[in-house]
Amino acid sequence: MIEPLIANLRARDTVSAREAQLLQSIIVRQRRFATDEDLVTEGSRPPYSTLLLDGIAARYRIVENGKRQITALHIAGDFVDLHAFPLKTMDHGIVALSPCLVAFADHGDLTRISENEPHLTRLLWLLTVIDGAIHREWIVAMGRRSKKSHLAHLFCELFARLKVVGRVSDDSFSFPLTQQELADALGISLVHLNKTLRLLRNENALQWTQRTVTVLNWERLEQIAEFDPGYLNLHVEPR
Amino acid sequence: MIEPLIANLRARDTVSAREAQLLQSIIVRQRRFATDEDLVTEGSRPPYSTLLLDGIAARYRIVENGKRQITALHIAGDFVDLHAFPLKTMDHGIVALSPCLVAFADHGDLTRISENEPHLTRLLWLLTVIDGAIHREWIVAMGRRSKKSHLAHLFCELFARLKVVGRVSDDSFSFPLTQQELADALGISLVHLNKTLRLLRNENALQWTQRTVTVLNWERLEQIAEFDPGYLNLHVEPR
DNA sequence: CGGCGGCTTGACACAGCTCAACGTCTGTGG
DNA sequence: CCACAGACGTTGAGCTGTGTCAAGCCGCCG
Repeated sequence: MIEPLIANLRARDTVSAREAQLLQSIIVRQRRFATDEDLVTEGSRPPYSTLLLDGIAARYRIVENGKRQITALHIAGDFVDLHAFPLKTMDHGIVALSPCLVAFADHGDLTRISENEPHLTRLLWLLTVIDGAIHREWIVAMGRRSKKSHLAHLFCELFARLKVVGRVSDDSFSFPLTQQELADALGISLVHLNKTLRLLRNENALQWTQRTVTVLNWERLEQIAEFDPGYLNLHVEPR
Repeated sequence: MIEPLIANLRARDTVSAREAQLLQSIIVRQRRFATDEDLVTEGSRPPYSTLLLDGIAARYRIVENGKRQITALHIAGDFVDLHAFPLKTMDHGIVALSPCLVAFADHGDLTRISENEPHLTRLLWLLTVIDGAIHREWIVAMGRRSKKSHLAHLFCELFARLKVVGRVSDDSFSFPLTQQELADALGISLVHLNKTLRLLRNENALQWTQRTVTVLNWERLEQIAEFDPGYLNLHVEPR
C-alpha cells in the first residue's frame, strides 16, 4: 500500500526490507478525500503526518485580497505535511485537487523512529529537504524565467516526479486540475495562463486534453524550461 | 562562539547545556569570507555544513539568460547549507553579501548526532524545515503580493529574524546590500526596486542609509506587508 | 434541454522592464 | 588634502508583459 513512498525513497538510497516493513507498520488509517476538500487546514496542529497514496494535492495560502497562491503540488508517494512533525503547527492548508487516497503516520511513531532508526530518520529528513529544493526551484522560476518557461518547467518537474512513482505511461499522465489551479501555482492570472498554455501547444511541446497531459516533444519542453532535474536528487547514494 | 545558533534553537525549544556543549564541540575551523566570495559553490559536495556566525549571505542560482535569483538570505545563527547533510550535493551556490564569519560542522559528526542524539537531530531537522517555511512565504510574496508589499515583507522578516539573534538595536540593523542584490532577491529589476523602495520611504515606514535599515513605523510596515510571523515558529515547544 | 463550470478570446489599462543619462559617495593615488 | 575613477543610486521615456473585464463557447450533468 505504501509502494509509492518506498519508490520515492529507493530512488534516493537503499531501503532495507526491515525499514520498509517498519514504515508500513506505522502508516495507518487509510482515508479518501473528495476534490476541493482540505486534507489539512491552515493553523491546525495535526498529531500525525499525511502520506498521499493517490491523487493530486496542493499546499496553498490565501492572502488578504482573496488571491490564492499554491506553494507546492503533491502526488502519490509524497508525505504532504511531514514538515509538521518538527514544526507542529501548519502554516498553510493542503487541499485535494482530485479525489485523493491518503494514510497517516502518528507523530508519536515518528518520534520513536527518530529515537531508534537513525538511517530511516535521515531518509525522512531527506524528503523534507527535497521539498525545500523544489521550493527554491519554484522561486527561481517565478523570479527569473518567462511564464512560458516557468510553465514548461512545472510540467517537466511533474513528469519526472510522476515517473519515479510509476504514474507515467506512454509519455502521458493524469492531470485533472483546472486552469485556475495551475494559474494559482504559477502566480499569474487565469487569462494569462490560458494564453501561455497556447504558446506551449503552438510549439507542439505538449497536449492537455481530457484531464491528461501528454508530452509530445520532451526535448523541446526541456529546452523551453531549461530543465535540469538535479534538484530532485534522483540518484541512489548513502544518506 | 556559536551563540547565535543556540539563540535560534532556544527561540523554538529548550536546549540542555549538554546539547549546547555537544554542538559547540562539533562546530570547528572558524573562517572569514570577503564580500562577493562564494561560501559554497553550486554542484559541490562539501563534507561539512556551514554555520554563519556573522554577516549576511545569500543562496542563489544563475539562469541561462544570465539573470540571478536569490532564493534565501541568511544571517548570523543560520546553518546555510545544513540541507546538504541529507542532500549531499549543493543545487545552488551561497555567496557572502558582506564580510562573513563562519564555522563548519563535519557531516561525519552530524551523522553521529543523528545516531545518538534524537532530540538534537530533530532540532537540526527543524532548522531545515523552517528554511522551507520561509521559502513558501517567499513564493506567496512573489506570486500574489504587490512588489511594495513583498519588499515590506522581506524587511519585516529580516527584522524579526535578526531580533532573535540580537542583531537589532534601536529598531535598526546593519544591511550592507546593494539595490541590485535586493532586486535579485525579489525577482525584479534594479530600476523597479529603486522605485518600490521610494514608495516605502514616502510612507515613512523605513529608512535605509549608510548600509543600515531603521524601521520608522513598524505598524505601517507590518500592515503594508500583511506580515504574520507565525511561519518563523518563534515560540518554545517540545519538538 | 437547460444551466453551470470551465475554457477561449479580444480590448484595454497598468505594472514592470530596458535603456540611457545623470547624480552621489567613497576609496585611492598624487 | 584634493582630484578623480568607479561603483552605486536615482530618474525619466518608451515599450512589453500581464492583469482585468467582458463576451462567447463548449461540454457535462441533472
